[in-house]
Amino acid sequence: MSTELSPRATEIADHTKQLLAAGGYHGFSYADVSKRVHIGKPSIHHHFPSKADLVLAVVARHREQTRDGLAALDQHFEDPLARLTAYTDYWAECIREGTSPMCICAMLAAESPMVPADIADQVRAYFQDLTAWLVTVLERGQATGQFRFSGTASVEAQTFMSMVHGAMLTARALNDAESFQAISRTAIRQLSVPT
Amino acid sequence: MSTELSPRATEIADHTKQLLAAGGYHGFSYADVSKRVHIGKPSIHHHFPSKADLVLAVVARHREQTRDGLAALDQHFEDPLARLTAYTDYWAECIREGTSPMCICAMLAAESPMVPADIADQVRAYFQDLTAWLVTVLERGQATGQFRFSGTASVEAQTFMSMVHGAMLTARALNDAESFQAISRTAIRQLSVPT
DNA sequence: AGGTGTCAATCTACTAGTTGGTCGGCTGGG
DNA sequence: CCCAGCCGACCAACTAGTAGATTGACACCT
Repeated sequence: MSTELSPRATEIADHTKQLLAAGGYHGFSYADVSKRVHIGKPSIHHHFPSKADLVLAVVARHREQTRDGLAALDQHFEDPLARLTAYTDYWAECIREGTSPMCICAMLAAESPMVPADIADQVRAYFQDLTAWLVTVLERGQATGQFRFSGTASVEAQTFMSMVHGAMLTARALNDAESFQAISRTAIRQLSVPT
Repeated sequence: MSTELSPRATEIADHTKQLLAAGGYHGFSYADVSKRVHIGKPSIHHHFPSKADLVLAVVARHREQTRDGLAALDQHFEDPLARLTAYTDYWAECIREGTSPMCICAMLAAESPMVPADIADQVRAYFQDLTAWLVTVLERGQATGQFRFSGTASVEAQTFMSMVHGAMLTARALNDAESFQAISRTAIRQLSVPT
C-alpha cells in the first residue's frame, strides 16, 4: 500500500521535506539536496527522475505520516477536546524545536498555481483528509456538549484548519514560535463551551 | 513620505505584485516581468537595480495601500462588526475576481526564511500593522458589546488575522474561491455575541 | 566453488536553457 | 547638452536533466 522507499531514497525525501518547509517548491534545487545528502546530483535523479516526482513522493509520504499520526492520536485520546489540543500541541512542538517548522502542504498550497498539477492535487487531498478528521472530532465534541458552533461541522472544520495554517504563517512572519501556541489555544477556546 | 514611483516603475511594480501573488519570491523572474510589461529585461534593472529592491518596493507599496484602504474603511463604517465584515469582503472579492488572489505578505511570510532579510522585516511590519488595526476594531466591538472574547485583544487579533491568511491557503488548495467567504463569515460569527 | 548475468547505486562530465545582473550605446524631450 | 528611458549583447552562475562508465551485491547456473 504505502510506496516502499529505499533507505537512500528515504534520506533524500526527508531532506527535501526540510528544504520544502523552508522555501517551497521553487526555493530549493537538486544541488541543495545533493549537498545535504552528501551524494552526487545525478544520484538523486536515479531515485527520483524529476523534481516533480521527488516532491510528489515527499507529499505522499507526508499524507501517510499525517494519517498514521492522527490515527495514533485517536487511539491515545478519547476526549474530542484532548484530541484537538494534542493536534495543535504536536505542531507547536515541531515549530518550537525547529523540526518541520511549517506544514509543507500549507507551503505548497500557497504556491499551488505555479506547481505541477499532480502535486496540487495531492495537496488538495491533504486538505480534504485533514478537514474530514476535524469534522469527526468537532461532531463528537458537539455531541458530548464540549464544543458549540453555529455553522456546519464542515465549514467549522475548515475554519479551524485555516487558523492552524495561518498561525504557522504568523509565527514565521513575526519570527516568534510561541505565538503559534497562543493563537491555537485561543482558537480552541472559541470552539469550547465555557465551563 | 510615500516613495514616488514613475509611471513605468508603477507598471512594473503592479505586474510584479501579481507574479508574487501567484508564485512567491522564487516563483518568478525578471524575464517574466519584462514579458508582461513589454519591455527589455535590463530596463527593469534600470528602475529597480536588484530583485530584492523590486520586491521590497512592491511590499512597501502594499503596506501603504493597506494602510490607506483600512483608513478609508474606518471612515465609511463606524460599526466594528461592519468594519470586520468589510475587510474580509474586500478580500473575498479580490479572490473571487482573481485580482490579487492572495495577500503577497502571506505569501512572503511562508517563504520568509529564504527571502532577503529586509523584505522579511517589511513583511513582519505588515503583520504588526494589521494586528494593530484589528486590535482597535476588536476592542471597540468589545466595548459596544458586539464582540466577546476571553483572551487579550492582541492574541484575539492575531487569531483572526491567522484565520484570514489561512483561509486564503485553503481557498487555493481546494481551488474554491467561495470557501474563503464561508470561512471568514464563520470566524466573525465566533467572535460575535449571539443576537 | 567458480563463473556469469543482472541490477541498483553511484560517479564524472556534459547538455541546453534560465537566472539575476552588467555594459555601452541609442533615443527623444527639456 | 543632458539625462531618463530603453535596448542589444553579453556574463558568470545556476537550473533540471542526460550519457556513459564504474562499482558491488545478489542470484542463478554449471
